[in-house]
Amino acid sequence: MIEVFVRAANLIGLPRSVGEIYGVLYCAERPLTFDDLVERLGISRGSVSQGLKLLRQLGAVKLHYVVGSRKDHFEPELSMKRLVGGFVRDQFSPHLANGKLRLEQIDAEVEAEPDSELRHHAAQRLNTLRTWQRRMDKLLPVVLAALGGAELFNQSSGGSDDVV
Amino acid sequence: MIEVFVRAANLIGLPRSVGEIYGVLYCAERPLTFDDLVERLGISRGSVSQGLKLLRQLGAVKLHYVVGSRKDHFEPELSMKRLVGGFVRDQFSPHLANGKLRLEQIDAEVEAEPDSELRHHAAQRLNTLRTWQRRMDKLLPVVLAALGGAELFNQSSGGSDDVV
DNA sequence: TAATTTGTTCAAACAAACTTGAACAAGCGC
DNA sequence: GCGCTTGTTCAAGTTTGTTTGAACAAATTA
Repeated sequence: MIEVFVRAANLIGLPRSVGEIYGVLYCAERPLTFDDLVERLGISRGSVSQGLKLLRQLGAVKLHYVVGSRKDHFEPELSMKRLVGGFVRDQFSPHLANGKLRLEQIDAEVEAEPDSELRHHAAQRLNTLRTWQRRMDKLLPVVLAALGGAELFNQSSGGSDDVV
Repeated sequence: MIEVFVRAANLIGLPRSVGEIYGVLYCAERPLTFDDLVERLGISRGSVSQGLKLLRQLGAVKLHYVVGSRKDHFEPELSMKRLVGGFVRDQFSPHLANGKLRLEQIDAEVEAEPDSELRHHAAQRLNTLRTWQRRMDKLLPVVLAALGGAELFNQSSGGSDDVV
């Protein structure tokens, strides 16, 4: 089962260990400690530490305080919207923003070019790229909305899920 | 400018050389030959061959026949819908399908388990995962549609684009 | 058919990314 | 303060994935 998450992690460019950690937490019946993870996965403390750090940044793993224990306990985020949202915010949007910036720089260079067949072509391609950008900008909110409470989107499931 | 494509390639898990090749073709004013690419990028014939192979599979690069030349000429696909569609078809959907299969296997194992607290928990998590799957299935067509002719989606652009 | 052009394949070299584990910090109880 | 527990950092080792280039196949020309 954990393999499912390892593959998913892979697909979105996250290391194997991160997928494993989330997978174990996802399957567990209760929040696990740092040492639980080291033991169950048989990987180093360093990997677990880095993996948890990343997963917390993404909002994919939450701290769960347990009275009478100094250890941190971790539990998985089960809301698809928050999972995807965190990923988009941290790993995706920055690239988009960066791209937008770069396109502006290129635009400046094209403007500085004297009128010519070449400049016309460059301007055209640049415009196409900007159209793509705009579409991405408009698409992201739609996707996030679709993954949200999702009652409108997903009317079928009558089964017993966790709260997603 | 090519860097924009290299980053984009990176983001979706494609090698640098693939981004470079598409980038050069995207910027060029006319279809380029195999040797043009080797020369302009300063990378090996092997890389260009493999990169073009992948890009053609994805439908991101098309062959353009030129009379009086034995060489293949390559031009970029400029339709965002076809680009994304090709990527989804070849690099994304297979993973989804694979995941669905794996979930069925896990379901069988859970069914074989005797009734218990543990089994109940497993069944619940499995259901959550299936809900996620269903949402992805429903989301993909929406995304592709949004990137299509896109006149409904993108009403603003009055500029002169390539045909996208 | 031999020589040339064009593009592909694949094992080895290389580079980038991940993992490890030992050294380190921070907090807690004595 | 001292020792113990818990978790982090980072340089070095390992693994994974990419690039190279020489050998190869296919098609074309002479």
